[in-house]
Amino acid sequence: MRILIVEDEPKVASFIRRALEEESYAVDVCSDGIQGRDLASEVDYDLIILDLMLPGLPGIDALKAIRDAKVATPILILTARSKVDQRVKGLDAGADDYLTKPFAIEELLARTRALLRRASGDSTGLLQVDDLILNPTNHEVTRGGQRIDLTSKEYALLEYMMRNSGRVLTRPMIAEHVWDLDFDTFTNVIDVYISYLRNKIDRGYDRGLIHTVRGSGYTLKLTDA
Amino acid sequence: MRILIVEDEPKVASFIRRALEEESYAVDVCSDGIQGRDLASEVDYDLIILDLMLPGLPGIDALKAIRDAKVATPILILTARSKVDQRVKGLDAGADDYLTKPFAIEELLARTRALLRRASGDSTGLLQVDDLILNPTNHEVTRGGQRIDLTSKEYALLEYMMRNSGRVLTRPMIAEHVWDLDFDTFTNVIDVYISYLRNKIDRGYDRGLIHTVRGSGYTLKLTDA
DNA sequence: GTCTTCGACGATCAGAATACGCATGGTGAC
DNA sequence: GTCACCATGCGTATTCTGATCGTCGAAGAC
Repeated sequence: MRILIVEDEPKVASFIRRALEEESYAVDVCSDGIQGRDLASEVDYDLIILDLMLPGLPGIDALKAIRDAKVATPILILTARSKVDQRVKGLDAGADDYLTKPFAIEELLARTRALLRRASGDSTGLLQVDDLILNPTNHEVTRGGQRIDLTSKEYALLEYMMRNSGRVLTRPMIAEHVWDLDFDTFTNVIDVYISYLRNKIDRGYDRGLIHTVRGSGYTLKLTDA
Repeated sequence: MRILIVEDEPKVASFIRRALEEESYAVDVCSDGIQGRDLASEVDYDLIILDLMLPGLPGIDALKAIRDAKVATPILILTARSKVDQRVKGLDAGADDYLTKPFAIEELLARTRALLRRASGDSTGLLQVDDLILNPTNHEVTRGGQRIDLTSKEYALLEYMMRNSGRVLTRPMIAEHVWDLDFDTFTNVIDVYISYLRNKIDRGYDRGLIHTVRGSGYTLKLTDA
């Protein structure tokens, strides 16, 4: 989740930034409307927090510019308590929400959650090793941008390995996590599925991501130089 | 456009009512939370304005009850300026916006416009995947402009899938959201309803929107190239 | 140190067994 | 009649088995 703050008062900006970063959002700050507008169209933010009282390009114009650029990111505007008119214009210009200064930081966080939840396509939680990417929410797997179709066992195995990439995973560990508890130890299904995965994921790459650790198990990682 | 006001102070209620009626909205007023909750689930409002400081059922509980009743209508809550905590809880409980008393009437109108626009026109409110459009406020579903009639179970399933389009939805997830809690796991109702939906939505299209994810569940999305 | 041998371990394949998803028809409630 | 739900049976993708083949590396010979 990446958030842009457009705010000229350094104190306020860093105050908000810290609060958001504590909630583990990625935060960018810029201090004027022109820069804000440009950043907003270059970077795909999840939320923009925009102070309407800015030097240079007035906030309301920056807001309109962003919306004119077809940026659909939710926008939360900050205004002075007294400027009712400004807020009204802001909402009509396409802001999704506003806060009046001064505000309680807790409130800002709540509004942030609300806006993000509303807009959520939830793309967080991507697993990535080298150019292999796995999206747990839609079970989509790609390598180098190329989609890879996996059966559900193959997928489960790969997800487990990606969540533990770098570690050596023994057969019992894999069995426990990917297969049932009453897993028959005297079978080679795991080897078979590793083989299936290699075919679908590492085939054609001279440096595969799935490595055999003889005598122990398997590991998924970037081949070290 | 029909709006419900839940407000116990007669003066405030009629003040808001008059302002909204001047903007030619249809306005209903009730004075307590229980009645408000019932009305909200009986009538298909476009917006609910809910005072959090009510006698009887506290406003926050009324709010939760309304959301629990699967009412998707945008809700604007009114709170006292000082009660930051209440506002935060309100937003987290599913309110879409709030105003602090006392407020300028002009501001209420602006927020009303913003919420209604959001609910009907663009980002939030209307659910859309490809040319399939679902309007939660009136349960209307169209594909390619063509109206589609759904039974209520079919509708509930589709709405859930559209709200989570792109994600893989497992049978337990679907059961929990669309069926009761005491759902019998050993039946194939879900499969059957998926089949019904496919017949009504994807029939005639060579690229359907409902996809089976073998071994996991189903997902609703645009077929990727 | 290097080469060869040998056994253990891992990879792979094809076919069998299984589980899964889907269509369809039927039942009961309203 | 309509709607929600259930049960059966079928075709097929997926999973698993078992056998064979390949490979790694330790140990001994030189």
